[in-house]
Amino acid sequence: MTVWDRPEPPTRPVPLDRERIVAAAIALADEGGLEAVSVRKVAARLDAGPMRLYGYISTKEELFDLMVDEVQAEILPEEQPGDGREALRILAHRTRQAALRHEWLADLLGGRPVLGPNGLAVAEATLAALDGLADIDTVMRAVETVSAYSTGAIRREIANLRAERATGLSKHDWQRASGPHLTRMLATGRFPALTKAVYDGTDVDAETSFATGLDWVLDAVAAKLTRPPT
Amino acid sequence: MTVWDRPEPPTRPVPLDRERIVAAAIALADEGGLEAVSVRKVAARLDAGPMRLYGYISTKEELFDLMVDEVQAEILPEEQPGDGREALRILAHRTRQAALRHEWLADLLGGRPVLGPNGLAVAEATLAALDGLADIDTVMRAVETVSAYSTGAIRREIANLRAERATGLSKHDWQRASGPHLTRMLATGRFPALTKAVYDGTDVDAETSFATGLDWVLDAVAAKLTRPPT
DNA sequence: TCTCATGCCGATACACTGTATTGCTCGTAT
DNA sequence: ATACGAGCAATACAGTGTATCGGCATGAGA
Repeated sequence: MTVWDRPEPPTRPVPLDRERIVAAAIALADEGGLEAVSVRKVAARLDAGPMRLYGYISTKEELFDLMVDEVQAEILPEEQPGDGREALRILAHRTRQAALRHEWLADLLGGRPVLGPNGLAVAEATLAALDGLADIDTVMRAVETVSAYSTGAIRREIANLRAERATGLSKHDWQRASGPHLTRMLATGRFPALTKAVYDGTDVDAETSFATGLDWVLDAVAAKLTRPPT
Repeated sequence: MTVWDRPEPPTRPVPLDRERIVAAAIALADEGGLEAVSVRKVAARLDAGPMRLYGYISTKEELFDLMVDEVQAEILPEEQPGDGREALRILAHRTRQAALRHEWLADLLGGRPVLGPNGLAVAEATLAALDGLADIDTVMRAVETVSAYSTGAIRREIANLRAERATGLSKHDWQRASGPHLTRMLATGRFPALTKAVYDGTDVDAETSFATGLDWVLDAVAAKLTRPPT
């Protein structure tokens, strides 16, 4: 029995851990959106059987949780500026940028409570930014408000972006010219304010829209915070 | 060939229209969440074959769009108050209430651009509320900001509500007592601000949380609007 | 009134999903 | 050397969205 007769030993299963699994899932989602993430495809990308993943997660939703938490790590800035308001601003913008890199994040944002280490770290950073500027309850309300705005604004931006991509037109062109449904509805005269907005409104790019709204919210928050210190 | 021998004529297919389909889908979603809505189940509830629905919609996503638009009808108030700010407040609160009646709405809110008649009507109402109080662009930014906040806040509220329901505990009790993961994380000392928030923060009910954040945002918006009229 | 055409409906089919179960195989400990 | 135990692959199942197709019932035209 020479070596040549004997078959190679069966390849040991490639080692796995959550990090690798999550990385594969994120890669799939980045390429084809959340719906491209299936247990089978993730496993295949790791040369593993589908059921193997269930040793590391117990449900697909948990995989999504891990993906979100992983991306939260991209949000944390290296160092926090002393100014609380600026810190919040940066965190919001970094969240938006993360969502632009990983559009599927928009589908998950705000969908489930964050409990992963990076999610908690982000929460900590936001709270810490405002810590001491007011009593705890006010600070919490402020943080909730700002992050609610961010979530909503990011979701809408990504939604519009997808719609534009699907039609191949910018929202601007589409609304005005070849969006047959919308033009028809507007032509009914039942939506005068909306019509004015569509035709007379100058369209600003998504980033400045996000930024100005955010600044307004931050203004409001700042106004409420400057009252009673801790 | 007596009557008794002859079978009854085949029952004519029950008449269908989008309204009925959407109603059935909403009923299913109200009972079992969005994931309980499947083409087969909707069809079954209407005594129709699954494929029949594809005469009225061409994809399941479109069904979701129709569902969202249907619920938007619940949002429109009977009459708008003259005060623009109050109008926005009411619209936001009504959106929240709709989401509490139809929790699945939280999953869809902000996920796709609204183009249905009711969605457009809501957009019209929000824009109209602020019409004339500032130049169009400022008004648009204001509307976007407020609705971004609403979307985000509603999403988070529903997410928390589900989490509480899943554990059978209130968020408060859970965080403090038996949320083993969170308590462990907080005990590491890596999240001081978060710890303080969890333990020293008084928990307010979701409605007031939503309301105060909304009022802040409205304050901010009002401040920006009072500048230059149309 | 008979015939033909047409549009719509149901059945079937396909590829794919998340996950429960089962039995085997291999490394480790006795 | 043997027993054990963990973890993996294979199989299986119930369900999903949707394309395709064959037939039937209904309407129009003669």
